[in-house]
Amino acid sequence: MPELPEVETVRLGLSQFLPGRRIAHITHDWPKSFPNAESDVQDFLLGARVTEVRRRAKVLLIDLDTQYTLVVHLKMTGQLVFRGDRERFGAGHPSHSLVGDLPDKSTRVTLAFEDGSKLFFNDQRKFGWMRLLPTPEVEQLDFFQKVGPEPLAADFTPEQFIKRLQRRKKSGIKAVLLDQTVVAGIGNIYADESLWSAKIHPEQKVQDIPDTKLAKLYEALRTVLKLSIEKGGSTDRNYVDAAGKRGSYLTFANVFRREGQPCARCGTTIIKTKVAGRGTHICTHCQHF
DNA sequence: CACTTGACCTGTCCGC
DNA sequence: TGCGGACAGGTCAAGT
Repeated sequence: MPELPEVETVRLGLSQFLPGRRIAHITHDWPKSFPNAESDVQDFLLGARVTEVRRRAKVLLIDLDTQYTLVVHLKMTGQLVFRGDRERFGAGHPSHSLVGDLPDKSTRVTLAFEDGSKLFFNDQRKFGWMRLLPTPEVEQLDFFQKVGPEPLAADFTPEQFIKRLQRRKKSGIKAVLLDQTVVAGIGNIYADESLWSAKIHPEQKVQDIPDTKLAKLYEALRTVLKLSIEKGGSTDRNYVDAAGKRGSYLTFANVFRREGQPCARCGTTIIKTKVAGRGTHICTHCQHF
């Protein structure tokens, strides 16, 4: 569920909280959530200071002054929540937080900083992970070698977008949008939202969609992603930002989780079906072949 | 090559 | 109220 806007929102929060803090201690209780050698933890994590927090696709990169990076993928239910110490942030947790006292039963990793503040990696379904790697090796990861361009990059053009979509011209458009090697960061929510906006049926083959419509999809996708970042992302089930706050994009969603409701454009009832193995929301009147 | 299915997990919800 | 099963949907691996 964390897609590009959610991960970007977490990044923005962490980039306010973390840089400059020195890691003093770490606890973790689920091996797959923290697949690192103990010697690397000792040598390159403990005592390290956070320098920067970056994002690529749906992956967070927490850079350390040891030239190592904590690579984090939230997958479906991951959360990274920062909590300050009592002096700095008051007793308990902020009242706007969706999550309660931490750690809780979904906490997989706890990073404690020298000043008493903490970063909690919560992950109910245990699909996510937090991996320590030498910073130069991050871009060598198979995933980063294959992942497509950032859709919000200033130099990402409609022509590039269309050209990359055409690499899978015989596939249904939604499956192609979800393919991280075509364009980075799109997941189920923003695939459905942008296709509705561009009036394209999710099962339509790329080769059958005119360029003018694909150009509309490019605009729709960028607009939707930017709006969602503005709104702090989408909280469907348990996504929260680095302060534990939910995102409000779904208030503005046109089809996602709106089955049974009227389409904002034509009034036709939104339906939910399955496309490319995923729950898919469409207006059958606006989005046809 | 491209598509589908299964695996990884847990919590929630629905029908009986 | 209890219980089995479907479902949530990011990514990789295996199968067709």
